[in-house]
Amino acid sequence: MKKIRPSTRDAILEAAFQTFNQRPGASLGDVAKHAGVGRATLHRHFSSREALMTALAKTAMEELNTAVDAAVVDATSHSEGLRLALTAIIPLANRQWFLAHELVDRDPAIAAAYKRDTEELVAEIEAARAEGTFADDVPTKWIAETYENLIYGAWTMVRDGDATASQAATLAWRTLTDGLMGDQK
Amino acid sequence: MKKIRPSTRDAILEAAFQTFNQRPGASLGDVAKHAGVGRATLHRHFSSREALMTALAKTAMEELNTAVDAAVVDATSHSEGLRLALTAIIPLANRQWFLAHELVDRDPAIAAAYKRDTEELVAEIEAARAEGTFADDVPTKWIAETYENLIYGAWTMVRDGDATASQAATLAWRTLTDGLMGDQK
DNA sequence: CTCATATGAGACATATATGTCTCATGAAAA
DNA sequence: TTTTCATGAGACATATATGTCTCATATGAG
Repeated sequence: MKKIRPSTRDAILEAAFQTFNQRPGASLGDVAKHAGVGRATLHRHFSSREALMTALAKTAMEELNTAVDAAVVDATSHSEGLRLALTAIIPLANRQWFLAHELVDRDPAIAAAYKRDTEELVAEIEAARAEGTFADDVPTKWIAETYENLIYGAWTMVRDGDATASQAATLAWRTLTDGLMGDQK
Repeated sequence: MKKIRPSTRDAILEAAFQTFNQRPGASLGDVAKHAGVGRATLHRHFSSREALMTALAKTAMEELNTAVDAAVVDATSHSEGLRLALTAIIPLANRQWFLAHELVDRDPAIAAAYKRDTEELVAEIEAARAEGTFADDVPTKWIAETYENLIYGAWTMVRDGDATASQAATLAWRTLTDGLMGDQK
């Protein structure tokens, strides 16, 4: 087995994440250029644009699950689990978000994995609700929606240099549970 | 002045909103088909894809400003103004969001108008903060980010039939101010 | 009715993206 | 050293999108 550049595939994936995040319609030539490889090499690793997209989705979800599992292992409650997961997800949000928009529908396997992840989030929210973390009259769907959107907002803050990942995570969790009201503390 | 179909332009714009929202990279042929017009007719109204995009951005911002102005006119405080504006924006969120992602940067006029709107939101938040609506230690940038992301979440709920626009607006405002915690009411 | 014009259909050239292929190169393995 | 193979460069054919153009049609204005 010979591999002059074992990282070629990873370099392409990394460049693809960055490129498609800025411009979802970017050409494979752009991706190859950003990766510092020839366009033909990209096709040697990913036979088609479709294949590259699928690999990106797979990679993003694996990274996400790994990070969340590692972060949640020490949680002492479902509520704390949600808080720790949120913190762990923020640095990966850029990788996760662009696939959620329209990439998921293509590959059935990806769609199934995504659905499974969403159901896990919903289950976790239900469990946290039982701990008193969320009001009874708020739909779980809304909590999940807010959870995900706050992550995106937190990642935006970090990306723009307006907060550290830790600060953004604290703000997001505080917003989710207590809101941002001032006087009626 | 003669106009057999005065609504042709509007039909194209409407179809473009829907089509590009589902698939930002959709072709002009797709847009024309959804609008029920010939591809040539689309070019008669919008000389290029760029021109169409600019028109979409202009239309979306005009609609937004009109709706917000109408909603806010009766507000008795800056805080209530933010709440009413949020409610008014939700039904238009689909028109507003896809342009914020990468459309704005192209046309300087659009970019300037968008920047002006953002600055208005920030100023409004600052004013509402003075009324005690937001805690002093929360960055205005985060409040603005959360405000916008909650609107998107609310619109998603409405789109998927999980809530009415009114219900979603109530949830969003409640989340922004009080959060979703259950026990510590 | 007659005329002007917005429209649909479609041909056309051009540009860009895609995927395949070949060939030379250079680095690692033998 | 020689051999092997991933790579970069680039040619190539194909597909799709874009923008322009022509022509026939139909509708509203006069």
